Amino acid sequence: MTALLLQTRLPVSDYDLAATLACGQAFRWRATELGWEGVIGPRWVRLRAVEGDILAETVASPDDWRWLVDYLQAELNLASILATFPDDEPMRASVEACRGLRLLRQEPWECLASFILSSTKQIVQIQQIVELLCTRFGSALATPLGARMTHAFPTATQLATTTEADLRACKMGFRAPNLLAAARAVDSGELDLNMVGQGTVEQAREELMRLPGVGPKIANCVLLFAYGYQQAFPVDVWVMKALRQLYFPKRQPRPERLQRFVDTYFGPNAGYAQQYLFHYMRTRR
DNA sequence: CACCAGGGTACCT
DNA sequence: AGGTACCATGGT
Repeated sequence: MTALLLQTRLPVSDYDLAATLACGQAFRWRATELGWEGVIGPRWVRLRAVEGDILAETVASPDDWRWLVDYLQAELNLASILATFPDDEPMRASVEACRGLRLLRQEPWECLASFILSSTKQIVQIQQIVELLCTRFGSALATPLGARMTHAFPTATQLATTTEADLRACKMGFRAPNLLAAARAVDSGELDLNMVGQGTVEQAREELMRLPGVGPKIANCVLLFAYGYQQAFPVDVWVMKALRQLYFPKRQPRPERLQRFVDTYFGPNAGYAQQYLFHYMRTRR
């Protein structure tokens, strides 16, 4: 299905699209000759940097671009966030290596489902699994000719009516029953994702962790990337490596000691600092 | 080809 | 409480 393209230009400062879209917080962005192509909610989107601003193309429908500004966090004052990071050598190196990296504000269901699929998977593989899931179960989108991303992320309701075997066919292995359980919980109303963002970060985390296959790490990713709880600090293998190597090179602190450290040391935007450490560790050398 | 990947859980001392 | 095997798949 082809459609007319609509353009807008978002004024931004200090925004690195590549770092932001490919740093492992979202999984549906691909670099093409014409820019970064992806899907936000029910819309196909293409983005590219033009004179420091962001030029966005989508198919005609909205005359309001609020959904895009929110997703990209285009109006966020990044410098005021970075100013709250601890003034130490690892964070200085991370900020230097991650110029213009932003945290996105993603749709909760897509974020939750994607990170349920992420456990012990490389980012490239997560992208492949998510794309299989979208083409098989997501609704077809209005797209320009030659688009790579042609389907929306499947809704919880769409996935709730699949089977574990259907999902395993998308190469997600042992994660299939966990995704199915999450889809059913959201579809049935047993888990209300709109309510999760209302309470404290602890309440929200507890609610998400009631799902099978959702532990502290995945819950924190959703809290940070979808709900914007800046205190949420996901610790994966890379961040663990960063913490041990850069902050505790001598001895190995116990998990509880480490948890207390990340919850106090990195300040009010600890989650943001975490993403900078993550990207720094993954891109150096 | 081993080794590892944006983990979580059940089961064992 | 703290270790450990296992889960499925494929990139490096």
